[in-house]
Amino acid sequence: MRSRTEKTLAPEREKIIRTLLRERRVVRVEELCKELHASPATVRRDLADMEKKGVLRRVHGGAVSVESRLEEPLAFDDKTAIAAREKRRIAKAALALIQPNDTIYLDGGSTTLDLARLLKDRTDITLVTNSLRAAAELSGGGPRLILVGGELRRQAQTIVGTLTAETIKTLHFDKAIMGTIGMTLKEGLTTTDPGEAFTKQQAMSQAGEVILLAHSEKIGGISFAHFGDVDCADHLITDKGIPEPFKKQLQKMNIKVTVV
Amino acid sequence: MRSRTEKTLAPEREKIIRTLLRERRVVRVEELCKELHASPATVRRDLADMEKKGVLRRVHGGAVSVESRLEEPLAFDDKTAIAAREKRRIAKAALALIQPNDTIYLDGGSTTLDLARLLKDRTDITLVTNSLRAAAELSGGGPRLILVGGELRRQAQTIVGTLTAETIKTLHFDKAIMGTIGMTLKEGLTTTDPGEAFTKQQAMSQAGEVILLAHSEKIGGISFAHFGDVDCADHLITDKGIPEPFKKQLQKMNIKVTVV
DNA sequence: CGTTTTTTGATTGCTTTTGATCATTTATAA
DNA sequence: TTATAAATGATCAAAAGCAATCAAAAAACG
Repeated sequence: MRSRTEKTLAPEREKIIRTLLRERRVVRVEELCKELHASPATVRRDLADMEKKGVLRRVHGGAVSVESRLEEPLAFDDKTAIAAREKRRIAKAALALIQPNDTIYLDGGSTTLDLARLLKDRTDITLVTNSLRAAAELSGGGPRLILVGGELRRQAQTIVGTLTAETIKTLHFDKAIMGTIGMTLKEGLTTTDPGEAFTKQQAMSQAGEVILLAHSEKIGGISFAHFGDVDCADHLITDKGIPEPFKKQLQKMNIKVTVV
Repeated sequence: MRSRTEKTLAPEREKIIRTLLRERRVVRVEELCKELHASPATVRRDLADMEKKGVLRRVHGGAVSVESRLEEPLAFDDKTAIAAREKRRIAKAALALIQPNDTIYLDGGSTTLDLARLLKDRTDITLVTNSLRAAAELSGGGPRLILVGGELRRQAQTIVGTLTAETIKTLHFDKAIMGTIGMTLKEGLTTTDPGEAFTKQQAMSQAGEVILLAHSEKIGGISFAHFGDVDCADHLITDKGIPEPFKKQLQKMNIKVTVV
């Protein structure tokens, strides 16, 4: 018997490479060997095949995504790679809800950042955000962009605290698209930082509709600072990992649930 | 033998260089070595390649963005590099004026951006800014950072407009460090955008001391939107290009002039 | 079950990339 | 201006990556 790690078959390897490439735009051969439990030779063969198909461009040491025209602000933290596929699909579902001339509040967080990336072409909306990374993402072009004023929380690269109220209170949003760290029926919506929580509350109170984007891992989790009950949200977009009873409960509370 | 630092692939390096160049307009080889975990030789090779492609222009010590005519009308020749150096020196002089526990307003602009870079170690101050680039520069660490809220003006990557007043009016600054596009005795201080002018006025009105950083090229120039008379400034820092009569005039008006 | 085909991983020699050295050029300061 | 320091380009050796080949292992097939 071989080691516990299953051998990865060719089509599956290709899928993984595609995913990694979409996430990072650049992959190293060495990296892929570990990820795929395959030898460098196999990885190179795979890359060569995929290059023939036009999926990627090989470079010394690895490969880059062929649609590398997209620009990323900086190669900073990339722990956001976890569950990236689902997050992206959640973001895409949220994108479908945005209508022309909407004024949208976009919260900080990795899922909402994915959404920001999808908004680069939407010049027909106004986007208000407290996320420095979202702003950087859209600094080159895209929606009319309004930043919330306040103190930078470096850990999350968001603008938070009491000062944010000064900006937010003068605005109204058609939709507020929020992220969360924890979500339970009993404890409601929670996040790591009180300043963050305050700003979230402000934003939600000014919104006609609150759309919550949450990877299913967040369900059942509780963090430090409470920023609202689950029924603050009008619409939850999550992935298939959501427990059925939880989904039923939300629907009973008149919260729309979209599973992607 | 290299240790823990991740290897950076060639296309990654190029992308990072492009990004940095877009943010700063000028990059030093030394700087890039650190950023890319590469040797000077490699960095020079990369720069040479990119120069061939026309992405940048190499100068002694590093490279300048080829599209640095954002605010510089005559930015094609060697003057760019020279001006960049002078701007850095102006920024350095301004740095010397900043004292522990100061609360500083930092205006947008290329010279002030140079100053932002010098502030990465100053954790002993509070910095308020409307410059997205300055914020990005300091997003990793440095002073307590407060961003002004308002609309993003993409051309200059600054936050401007009436909304900025909501944030600024609640704050007081020990020093406001301002840039300008034009500066004459008669027309005063002028900039390209009315929204920009409004925000500048707001910031200066809340400051105990107004320090103006201006490359000497700006002297004698007039732009579109007036944001104050020259005597709004308490202190001008500029380079040797300042005409002597102009300097005398300012001093007669009780404005301190520092020439670097 | 055995044979054939495909896929994989190891070995080898070759190419590209990288970083160190050093003489030369270029900037800065006195 | 000259002196001093810094940056550069050329060269070269080491390291990393690569393609080709081949044998072993898996999968497919009868």
